[in-house]
Amino acid sequence: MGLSKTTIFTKQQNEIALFAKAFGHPARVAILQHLFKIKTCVCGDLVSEIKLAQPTISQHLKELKNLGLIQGSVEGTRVCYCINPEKWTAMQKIMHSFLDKEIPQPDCC
Amino acid sequence: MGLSKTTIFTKQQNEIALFAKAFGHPARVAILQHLFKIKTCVCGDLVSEIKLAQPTISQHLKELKNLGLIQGSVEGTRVCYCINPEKWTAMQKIMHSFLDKEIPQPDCC
DNA sequence: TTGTTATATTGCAATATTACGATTAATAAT
DNA sequence: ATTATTAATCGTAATATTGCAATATAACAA
Repeated sequence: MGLSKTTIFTKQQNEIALFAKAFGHPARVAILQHLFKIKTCVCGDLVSEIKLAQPTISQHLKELKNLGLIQGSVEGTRVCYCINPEKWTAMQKIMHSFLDKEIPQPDCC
Repeated sequence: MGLSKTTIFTKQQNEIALFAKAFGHPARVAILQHLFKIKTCVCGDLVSEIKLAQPTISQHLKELKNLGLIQGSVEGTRVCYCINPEKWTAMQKIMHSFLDKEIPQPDCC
């Protein structure tokens, strides 16, 4: 299939999965880490920073932008990308609610 | 392609991506949430809890097990699954290091 | 205008993922 | 022994993802 049956899951479960999926590729992790490191928003820098072709980087950026985790603003021929602080904070809250639970001590395995 | 170029990324970036990928499907999120909720480890319960076919659940369980996030132990005809506390804690640390950074205030976008 | 630079889009090939029916393996129950 | 129960595996169809060459677009430069 290749198609996830999203309708049978809760909104929260789908939301977690969507964010996680965005982080599920090292290129997107690298892009985000670079945006965190360089306060000044960058763009073409990412292409030289990460050894992937320009269309590939552009594609990953698009995904992150569609999710809302990053923003881009045109500056002449360049496009300046940066983290969207509000969305990132919202995402953190959701991911923490999933990751930070009291871990039950297994009584079988 | 469909094949990620893992070699051009750091070990940490690949590690983050691997864990995130595991959470990138609502069924696996649901499985983990259920294991957190039900202290007592379950298995066939997951099949009735989540409306996916048994082989599909089994496949998702295998992925989580391969990553080490869950463990399974045979109990007669049943298999009892549970969270692997050590691995879960290690994963938390890694994901937090990625998610919980000081968010730079954008000066362009 | 013509060329240059920076990014996005398109189209496509290779591979991965999701889902499930059919089957298998292993134990339990009769 | 035979049958039922449970879970894993195999095989396969449908779809998604990754990566890039080629091309398009858009703004600036000469």
